[in-house]
Amino acid sequence: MSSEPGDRATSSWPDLSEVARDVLLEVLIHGPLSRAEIAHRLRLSRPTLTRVTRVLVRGGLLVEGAAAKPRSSAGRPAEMLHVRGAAHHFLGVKLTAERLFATVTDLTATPVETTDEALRSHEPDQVVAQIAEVAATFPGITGIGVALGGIVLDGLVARHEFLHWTDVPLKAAVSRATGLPTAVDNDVQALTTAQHWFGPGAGLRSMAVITVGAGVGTGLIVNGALVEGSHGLPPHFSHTLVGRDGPQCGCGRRGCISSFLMTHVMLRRLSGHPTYAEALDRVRAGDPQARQVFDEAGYALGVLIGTVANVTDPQKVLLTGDGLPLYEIASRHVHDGIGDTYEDDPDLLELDVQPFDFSEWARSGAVLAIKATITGDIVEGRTDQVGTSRPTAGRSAGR
Amino acid sequence: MSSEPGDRATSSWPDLSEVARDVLLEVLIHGPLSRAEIAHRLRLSRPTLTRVTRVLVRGGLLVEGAAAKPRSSAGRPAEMLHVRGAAHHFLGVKLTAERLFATVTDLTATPVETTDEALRSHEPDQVVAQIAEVAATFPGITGIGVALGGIVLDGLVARHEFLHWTDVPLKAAVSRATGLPTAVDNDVQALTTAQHWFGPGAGLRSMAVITVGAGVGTGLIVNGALVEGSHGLPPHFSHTLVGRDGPQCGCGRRGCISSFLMTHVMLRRLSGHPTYAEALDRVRAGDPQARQVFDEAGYALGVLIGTVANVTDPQKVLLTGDGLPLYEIASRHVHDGIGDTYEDDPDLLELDVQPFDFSEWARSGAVLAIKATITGDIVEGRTDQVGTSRPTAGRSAGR
DNA sequence: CAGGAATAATTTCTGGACGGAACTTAAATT
DNA sequence: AATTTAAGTTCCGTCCAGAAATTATTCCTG
Repeated sequence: MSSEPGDRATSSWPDLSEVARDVLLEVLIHGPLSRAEIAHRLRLSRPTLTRVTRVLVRGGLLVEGAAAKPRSSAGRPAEMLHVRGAAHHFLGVKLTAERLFATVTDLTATPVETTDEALRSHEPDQVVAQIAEVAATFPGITGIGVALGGIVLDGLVARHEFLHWTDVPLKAAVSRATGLPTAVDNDVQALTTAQHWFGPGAGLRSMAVITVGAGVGTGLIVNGALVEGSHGLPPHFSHTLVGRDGPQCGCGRRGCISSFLMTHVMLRRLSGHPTYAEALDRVRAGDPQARQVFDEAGYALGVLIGTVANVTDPQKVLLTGDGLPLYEIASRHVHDGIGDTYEDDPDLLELDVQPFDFSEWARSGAVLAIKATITGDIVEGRTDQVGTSRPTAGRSAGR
Repeated sequence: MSSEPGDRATSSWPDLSEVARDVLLEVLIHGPLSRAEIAHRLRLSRPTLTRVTRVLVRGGLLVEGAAAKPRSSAGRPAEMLHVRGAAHHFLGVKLTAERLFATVTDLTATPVETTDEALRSHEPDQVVAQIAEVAATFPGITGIGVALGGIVLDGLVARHEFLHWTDVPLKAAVSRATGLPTAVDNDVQALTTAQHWFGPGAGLRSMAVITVGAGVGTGLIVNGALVEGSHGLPPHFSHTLVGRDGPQCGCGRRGCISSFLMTHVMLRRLSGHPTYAEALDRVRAGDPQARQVFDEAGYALGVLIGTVANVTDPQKVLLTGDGLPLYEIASRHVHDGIGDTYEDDPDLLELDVQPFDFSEWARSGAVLAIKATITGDIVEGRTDQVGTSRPTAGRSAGR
């Protein structure tokens, strides 16, 4: 009885009750918690908590560990419950037009291994086969999550510009090819989910995530859940006008946010053909031309942040992405842009700038798999029961 | 047993279980339904349905009635359950700077009586007293809802520009003065809720409501719930730029959406000092100056619609308000604005133009009271359990 | 027109999950 | 040793799902 066979990672996810999933999620997101605290947060009775945590501890998903801080008072100290990350591992995949990035994380979304390789083909079947090959090199995986820059609705890639895909049922295909539960979503949506579950936005009721990279992306959390377009379209603000004359944009107008912020437009405005890193160096060296391009981009970013904050009044705006050096270089202009756009007390706007590594994208893919596994969305390709769609009870809609 | 004393309206709301509230809500929003259909939609067992509907029918909230369409097939016909609107009545109040509008509705939000009177004072205590006086003329009311154009957070009016209020605990005050459960919210938020519960957006998972009046307002429904700012700020898009040179706006810039759309700015641009109705007549008579002002306003409205749709990709955009003649007169320009702004397939955008009467505002106040009563938010001034704030399970988070 | 067939609704039973109360055990501080 | 706080346990009542039988009401068919 005391020597259980569950010490090593099992690759099959246990059958958890609704409550058990809630408890696991709570510990996953809000860090080590005592049973009493979980019971209080989830409004569960002590007997239920005891019963549920017993299942989770026996199943190896939770372990008792030391408290971070000894909770100053007298009395018996609480037994803090931690998620045993090693219990399960997930594969996250990020697809770009040229490469396939893969990251294996444990259950706590902590990266364990990262690789990347050239994409051999853009053909959906070939890409699926390549994902399956990568997955085969990581035995013992519990689930797969794929993040890509396209329009995704229920695992169907409705449109992907760079891969030239239309209506590719990627989720079903990857799941079939690997035999593993699979989740697929837009990369910015995945990143937003990752920040909301495991990042500095953990557990917030509302948040906006803005990524700056080759382009800009926006993700929104409202009422504790990701905003998913009814047609799979993620939120896009990128052609909102900045209010200053600016470069020509792909949408046909001048002065869109994205025209100021897209890397290739910024670089095109500089003499020579500098790389992004070279352009940054020029700014640091005091080149006035580069300075102006980056200042304007910073201002446009500020306008974007202010606009997003006007729309959802989030608890926090999270700024991240591999274009973050822009913020470091032009933060004054970013804040000018926010000041000219955000219509309320600037003290209400909490801007959180979060360092970013490109491997975050693949990690976000893994988070998709973790989320789908814990919430049980992943069991099969079922999408039938999506819309009961009664209005819920506003701010008290918790459960 | 068969002659029950509950035939006349009782003013006290019965103590309903969670499930009973869900069932009532379902019938309220999706119209007459059979028990089997409710059970299917709410994923309840037949025994539970029988038990719950018995309570609701005995309590007078539901009645059995005829089906709208006989559901062609063979077999015993379903007993359609209707909400017995007459069971309860609610008072909705809309406050403007000068007047107090009041509408009494039944439980189905159908207006029963409407009055309005001048506001005697702007002093919070005086306004509360006046509301209480109005309420006293409608005995047998179950709850009160107040809608006003200010920033409202949990019944506290944080800011109201026209009444010059700051941090007025209106909900508690009205509740104390009348002895009745009270709900208070921003007027546009209230209107959005009303359209989502009883209007053409009934039960949608996502929707945007745009009101055109003296100004413009926006309300959003995402994941089946109203988007409420974390600091009580409703969504505002009104100073987004239209991309054409335009009139000076109060925010200091030119060409904001609101500068094109605010009635007083539109009228200021016309020679003489026409009223809104006169200006409309001029447009209809072919006056080119008036024509241009309205065309530009229409275009700005289109930009607003497109921008909102870009942000949340809603199932439906609902356009309403007492400035709706603008749409009738300049609909081509509205659609031009949408076309220039909305970035996706225009077929995805369902625009629903809904006629509007000023009494809608007060009716929306009544809907606030209905909503709060049914969801149980109204019992006392409790606001403690607002934020359990775990991330919920995305699109499957229903229940 | 009588007798299926079909569909709706109720009832009864069983079993599981949960909450609340009250008690016990455990582990720390004072 | 007393106090304090955390956690487990037991008992009981409630709510609900699922299964199966029953009753109710219609249409259809011969």
